[in-house]
Amino acid sequence: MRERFDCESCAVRDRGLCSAVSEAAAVEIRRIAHHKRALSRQVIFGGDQPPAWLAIVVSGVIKLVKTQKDGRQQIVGLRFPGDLIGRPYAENHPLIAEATTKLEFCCFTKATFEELMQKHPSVEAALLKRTLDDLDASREWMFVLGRKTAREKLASLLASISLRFLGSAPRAEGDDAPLRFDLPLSRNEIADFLGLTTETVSRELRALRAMGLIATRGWRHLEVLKLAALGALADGESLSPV
Amino acid sequence: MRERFDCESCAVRDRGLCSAVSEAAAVEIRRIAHHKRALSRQVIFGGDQPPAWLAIVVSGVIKLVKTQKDGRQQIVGLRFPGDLIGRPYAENHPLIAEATTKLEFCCFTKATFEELMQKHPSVEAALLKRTLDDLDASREWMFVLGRKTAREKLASLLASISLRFLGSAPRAEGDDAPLRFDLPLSRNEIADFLGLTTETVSRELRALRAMGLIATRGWRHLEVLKLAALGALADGESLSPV
DNA sequence: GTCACCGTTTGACACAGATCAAGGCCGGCG
DNA sequence: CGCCGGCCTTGATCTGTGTCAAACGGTGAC
Repeated sequence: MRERFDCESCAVRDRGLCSAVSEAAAVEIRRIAHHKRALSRQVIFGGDQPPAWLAIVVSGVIKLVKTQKDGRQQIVGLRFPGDLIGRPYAENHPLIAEATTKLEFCCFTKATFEELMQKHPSVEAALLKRTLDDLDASREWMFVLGRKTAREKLASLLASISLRFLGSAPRAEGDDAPLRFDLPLSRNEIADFLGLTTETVSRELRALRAMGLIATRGWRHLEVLKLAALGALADGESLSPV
Repeated sequence: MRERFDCESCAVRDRGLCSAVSEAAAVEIRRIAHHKRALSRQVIFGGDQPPAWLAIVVSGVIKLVKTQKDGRQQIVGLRFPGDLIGRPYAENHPLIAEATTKLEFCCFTKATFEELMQKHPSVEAALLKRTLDDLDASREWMFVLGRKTAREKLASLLASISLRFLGSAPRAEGDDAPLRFDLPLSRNEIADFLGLTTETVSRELRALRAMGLIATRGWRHLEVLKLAALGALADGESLSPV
């Protein structure tokens, strides 16, 4: 019920691409889009075959994964509802996009989209701004991966996901209203995002629980009890203040 | 002598922004640009004051650094000649750009550049492509930081810098012509790029020397003896083949 | 409702890389 | 040309996180 599954929802959503472009362009995007569904773990864009299309997430979450021959993996980004996936202006690049939850999305061929960009400059401008934001986020994450401890990494991820859910939820009034949601990632995927192992993720999760910052119910359901403190921990401030 | 210090050189250089835009736009870029010089270690863009201008590197190298209050640092990118620095379409973001060598660059105000983009779509298109490439590079580096060992990290960096220098140098015929250049980074900066410490960088550098992949003369001069093998090591292939 | 599977948790141990501490070398300055 | 200072190298030790292994428990199938 949370979304009607048609591309209207792309246009309505705050962060949706359609909301940032001219009305004429938005109409055309809706016209060329195809609606699709996928299950968790389904690969949306494969590695080496050229992904000749782009898509906008309608509901669910996608992970962008880099893989090495020996099996090492690193998640380099998550795509939430409203986000664009796929790489305009380039043949394949070695990135796999895989659903981590049930997924709804609408897609269109790359060629169609590139034409669209030429016709409607607002689309290109919106894509540029969005790409610059992605780049900022990616650099932020380089700091996390290179310079933070396991505990700080986990706090960073949870805080970041919390903010994302806050943005699209009935706004809590204070800081302290516990925030509840389902993690879009398994322990193993969290580890692949943070450059850790499953075991370490599990241990640090326990530590955060012991500190009273979070609570868990089942495997995927999370309750963030002290978002501000979680953010402070993520930024390397060892929690001493009352 | 390698460059005449005026903005002609921006236009001539392969990777320069000017080479990717229309002639009319290139002329205008040259018109609005101011030439500047800076010494090594000089900060080009500060952290929190809004950097109201952009620049193109003419010669030298700039590091982009993220810093945390407690002093931890992470280099999130290097800018070589032809590259753009600064962040269009956003107020300040917490990134410091600092020269790591003697530097020549030409700069213009952000406002001027944004006007220019509106007048000349080819500029915006070029910037978009370049930003998408930056994003790819940044994600590549997330894998390096999250999933590679110290030795692989160092091999990745050296190989990557080597390729950059190869691109702008008289092309060597085979793979085996030793490639010589000055490292644009100190040991400490290399560590800040790779998420390591100075000591570890030093030790792994010694290991690569012992393996016969590189040689060093003085502190900054580097000789890459086996670029292919260095790349293989960076990709996690343990060197066994003859 | 019960069972079985697979993701998760927990524990014991190992190791890559950090930390602490000297000492050495390059490169710039007088 | 020789001295000085700061960057770099090397060594010894410590520790956070990975590795290996076993037990647990939620979830879905029957």
